Amino acid sequence: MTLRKKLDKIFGDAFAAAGLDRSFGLVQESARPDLCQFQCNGALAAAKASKANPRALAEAVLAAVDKGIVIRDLSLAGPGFINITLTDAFLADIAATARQDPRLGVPPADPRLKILVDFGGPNVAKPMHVGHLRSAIIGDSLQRLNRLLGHDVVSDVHLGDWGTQMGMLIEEVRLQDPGLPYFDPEVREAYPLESPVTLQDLEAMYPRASSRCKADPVEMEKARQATFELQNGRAGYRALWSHFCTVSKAGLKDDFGALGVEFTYWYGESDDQKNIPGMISDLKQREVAVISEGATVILLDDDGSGAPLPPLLLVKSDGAYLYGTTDLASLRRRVAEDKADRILYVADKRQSLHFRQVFLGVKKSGYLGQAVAEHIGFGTVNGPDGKPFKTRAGGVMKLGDLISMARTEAAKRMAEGGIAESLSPAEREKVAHLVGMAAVKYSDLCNPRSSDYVFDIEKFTQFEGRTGPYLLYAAVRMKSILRKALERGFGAGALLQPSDFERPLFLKIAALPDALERAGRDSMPNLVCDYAFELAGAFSTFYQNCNILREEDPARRGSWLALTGLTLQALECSLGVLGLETPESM
RNA sequence: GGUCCCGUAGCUCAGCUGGAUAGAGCAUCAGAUUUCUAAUCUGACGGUCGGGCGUUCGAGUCGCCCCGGGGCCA
Repeated sequence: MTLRKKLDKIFGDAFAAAGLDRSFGLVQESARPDLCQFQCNGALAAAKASKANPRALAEAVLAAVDKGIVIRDLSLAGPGFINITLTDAFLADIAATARQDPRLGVPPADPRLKILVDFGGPNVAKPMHVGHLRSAIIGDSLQRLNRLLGHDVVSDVHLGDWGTQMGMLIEEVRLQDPGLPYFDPEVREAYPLESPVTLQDLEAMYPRASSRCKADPVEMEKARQATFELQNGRAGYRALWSHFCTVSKAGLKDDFGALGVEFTYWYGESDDQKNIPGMISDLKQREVAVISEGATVILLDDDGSGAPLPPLLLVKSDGAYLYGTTDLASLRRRVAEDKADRILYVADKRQSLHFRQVFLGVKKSGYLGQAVAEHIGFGTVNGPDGKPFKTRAGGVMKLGDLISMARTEAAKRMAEGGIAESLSPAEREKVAHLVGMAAVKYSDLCNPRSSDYVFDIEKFTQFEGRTGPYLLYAAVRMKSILRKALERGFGAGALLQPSDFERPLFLKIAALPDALERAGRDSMPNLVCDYAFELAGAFSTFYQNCNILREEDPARRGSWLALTGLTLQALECSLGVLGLETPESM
């Protein structure tokens, strides 16, 4: 049981003993650390509900609390706050238990769920830009977090590989080289194994094709026709499309690899197409889907929550499927075949209406069963002007450029400070990469995900204060101490009860399981960012005030080394959830 | 037109079921290093929480109206 749950139970019991609902016994971290460590405001809420005197209720609760070995001080303050301070013996006991536990006190998930994370992936043929950063980094953090909590997690990049842009590209290739066999209806097989286009070609072709189609309705119609034929199985187009996908995936794997992001599946929209016709006829047969103005739709106006939603369009009057159709089919497959209990769609919050429609539609279809689908929406990445981010030259900043920029800044900082000079150039480069990635990921994750986001390269390459590099630095100092202790033959010993400088650190270590559980429940990696920063800060204060290696009392030194080792584990655990890797030195 | 989100310190942002003195980081200023990595630590300065009315013992948080910015749908 986590610390907070333990306290909730103690106070829930006390409220129950005082004749009140035990749900009032929720305990939170103190807003006044100068007065106490935790507080319970339940007496105020209970008083409101029953129109009683809050102080009198709090008195009754106080009298009923079983302090045991857990609570040192209990007091009534203000209008009815209950202030709580734990015994040092109990804090030391929690830390000692965590030290013996590879999971650091994080209870295994119960029930253990099958969780599927959909990254709402990038489109084939388009390079990843800073806008794709969030889905990659947030989604990766969620898959790491849920795995750590003990769930069975799989992830799917879910590429955009089936839209009109594919037809545009086919036509673009035809313009450049109409003699290729892909366009010859007589040729049915044995297409070249080598792709006619490289990644660089694709990246240049896409904007060209897109603006051509936008400018000219005739060109757009050609692209639509090509898309239609592709989707209906024209062999030459399928072969060409397959090259586009292969070439794109190789590029995407480089970018995701640099970010340290991995997926279980590299599926795309195309993978669910074959199941759509069967799904449509099933929905029609059960009258979940109806014909409206020539289109097949699911009506959503009966959810009773205020304004009716527009219907979920499944098949347009011209026979074309839509995004929602594909999403419905993949949801159905994920529940039926993957046995997913919880499906997380990590996608820009501007798509929230779309997902509400899809989720209501799938609910009406009955495909979801007991499973839960959630849209993990995140804020838009804008430039300083509040509009979608552009480089100074007006172009889109590629993700790869951002990563190398952060790495260069880190290397520069290391050179200026004469840091890590003893390392080989290759090792220095590795460290610079880790530091740069830490800066980028932490600044992306540290705000609540639904907040909008102003992209600022200065902020992304900042190394002081509340940043990824600060956290790595704290970890590196711990590692350095532990290494030196080993050299001098100093070992870690039993944890003694905390002194004033250590107590905040003990409290933070005890708070790890609650922080991770809440972050997982609400899919909020920023809570893990908060936790890691507070933990590192508590260690820094301890470090500044207690010189571990110069401590002469072996028992105290051993305890401090144990505390340092445990803090390092808790820090690396939370940094691991954020996708940050700590170097040995920096 | 319908609907949703945002407005908090000079800047970038937190603020969990309404609770005590609204918190961080950056910037500015003042300190700390013969000592475990100063990418650090300690402290100070800095806020009519966009405005108004209301509910409440208590409102940044809830309700209504207005101002300003943005998203989505039509």
